[in-house]
Amino acid sequence: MNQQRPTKKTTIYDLAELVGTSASAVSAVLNGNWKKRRISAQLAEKITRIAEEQGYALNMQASLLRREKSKIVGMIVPKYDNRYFGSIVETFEIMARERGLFPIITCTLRDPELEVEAARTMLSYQCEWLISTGATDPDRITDICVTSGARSLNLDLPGSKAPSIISDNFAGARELTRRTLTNCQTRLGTLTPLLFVGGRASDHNTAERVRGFRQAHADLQIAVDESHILTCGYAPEKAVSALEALAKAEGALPRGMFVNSTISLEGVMRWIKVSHHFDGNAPIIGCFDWDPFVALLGQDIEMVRQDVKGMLQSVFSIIDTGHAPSARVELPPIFD
Amino acid sequence: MNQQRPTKKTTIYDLAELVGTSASAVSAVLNGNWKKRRISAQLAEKITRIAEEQGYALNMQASLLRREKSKIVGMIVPKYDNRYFGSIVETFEIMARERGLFPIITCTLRDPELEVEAARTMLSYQCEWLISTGATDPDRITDICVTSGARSLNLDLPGSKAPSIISDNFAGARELTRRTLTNCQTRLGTLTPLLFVGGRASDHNTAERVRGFRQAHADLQIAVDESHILTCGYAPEKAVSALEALAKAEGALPRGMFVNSTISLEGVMRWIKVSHHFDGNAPIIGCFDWDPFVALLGQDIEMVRQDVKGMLQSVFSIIDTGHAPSARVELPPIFD
DNA sequence: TTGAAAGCGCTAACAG
DNA sequence: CTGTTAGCGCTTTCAA
Repeated sequence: MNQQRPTKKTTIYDLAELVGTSASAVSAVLNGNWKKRRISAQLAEKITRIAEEQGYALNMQASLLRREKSKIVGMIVPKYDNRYFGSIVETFEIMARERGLFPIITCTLRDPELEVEAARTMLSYQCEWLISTGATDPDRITDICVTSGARSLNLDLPGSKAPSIISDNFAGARELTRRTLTNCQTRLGTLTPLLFVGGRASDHNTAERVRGFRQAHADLQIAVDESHILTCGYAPEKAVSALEALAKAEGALPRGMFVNSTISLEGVMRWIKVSHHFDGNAPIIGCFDWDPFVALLGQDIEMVRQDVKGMLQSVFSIIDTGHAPSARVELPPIFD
Repeated sequence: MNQQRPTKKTTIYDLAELVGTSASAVSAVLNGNWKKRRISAQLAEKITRIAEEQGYALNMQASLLRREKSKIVGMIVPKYDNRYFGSIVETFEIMARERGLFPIITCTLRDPELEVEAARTMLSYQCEWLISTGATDPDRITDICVTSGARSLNLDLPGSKAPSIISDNFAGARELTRRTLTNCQTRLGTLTPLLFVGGRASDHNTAERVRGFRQAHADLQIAVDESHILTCGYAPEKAVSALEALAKAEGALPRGMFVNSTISLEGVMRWIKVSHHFDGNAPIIGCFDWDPFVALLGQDIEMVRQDVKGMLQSVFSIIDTGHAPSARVELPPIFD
């Protein structure tokens, strides 16, 4: 258990002195710019060795202060409590590192104030790109970025002031609804409208999914019951209370459901379990999101997976080229 | 769509000129140190207003370079693909922000090389504390920290060179095993030894859990079958092949299982599904980890939850006080 | 009450 | 091939 107190850190000046050369030579060698400075291989080798021996670590603060580009890319994410955002973050980190960028990520708990505070903080750290994932107010973040000379991108939830890369929610929801309706027909023998649960009516994705949901019903000439569109928010508890209230008001609930995210699905499954409403005749569900345990353990649950890899490839192609597409990028989600 | 190119950033000198004062006054006011510098409320107000108007943003790199403390706390985490690490990261961020620290997190995919590279990068950014969560080689990271004058802490997986905060894996596994054995007896009417699946024999936690597993069997005077301890790694595919191989070698597998993490459980459930090995008589499982969908949808699956909140409270009490406990901190996991 | 000035550690001209 | 120098933007004495 060997925790020392701050030993004074080694700088390139210390190294220069030790080697008997100048700080600029050290800097050039350590940055790999020594071919263009035509430093002798011998000197370079010596510098590298001594740096190693001394456990030298670059002071990024100083380096960044002097440099023009920080290579820092920031990402804001609402939560880490589901596979979707988890894989976004993981993939983002991997892809950023692949191109020598330094990713910094922070979760903002769907709190608009925290979002802007986090954005400001990241900009203080000189991040060059800020990716807002599922942000409640992406345009506000873009505004902040613009005044700091940083570029911004919206992922998952679109904004109007920066390029947006999202899923094709309309087409995805339409297909998921179609499949779920078909599943209902197969299992129950009748073609009845579904219940829509979860998400915020005000957010773009939910609106689009509701639109796809309606379209799929219209495609089969089934009337949608307006009181059966429960855009009650994402949190599990919200879904629980919404279902509880609807059951109280209407009695028997539809056997078929469209659930908007695994977060909401958690609430739906919880309510199904505690309410015993469906005991003996389990509902048939389509979920706009994916989770391995639901796939493995769920009965009659169809899922769509958003194309995380594809979305991040779009993100990084914009970052790589600096050239943003003029239109919103919409990627088809994936059905197994 | 309004993405400007880098407008030159406003500095405190620009502000000073605009206000008609000095950079030091601006700095003091913007840092809230103006009472001790006895700057007039008027000047302070004017500076604040102009800064606002200009959309001034502190250059943290410059600030940090000059300052002695960075207030940056780093965390290394293996993956974001399960609820356990997700909640560790989320809680870490929240608690760090509560005390005015700046959290930076990175996932290292259980890759030892990436771990040390990530550690070095974080130290370059002058992070003062580095929390290694589930690191494959925590002592190596501590060594790196020591040479940079940073402090390190181990979370989840212990090391020998820095304070470690972990779950009481032995006691947790013993109790989980006891419960699972009891469940087996209740459901099947016989007291038979369990199969242990997942984790690495070389890692401390797995070793302790195996020890608890053995102890619980011993407590009930049941002999453990050595070929039934499959510490095959964490990845789902590893569990799949281990079960496949065992089934091929031995025929019928035990109905009762101890599964070491939800990651491995994913593989176990997958194999159960595709192999049809247990069709009609589902296994009785205890899982050292927690997931909401397993809790909701799983049949006969007992789970333990590690005390994430408690562990991070220990972490931050060390960071807050700077005073590390002499012994390893072990927190009891939580049974529902 | 306020300003001037030094310097954190590094990079990138510019001189040799 | 290599060293000297001038800052990057900020904080913090030290003087006034």
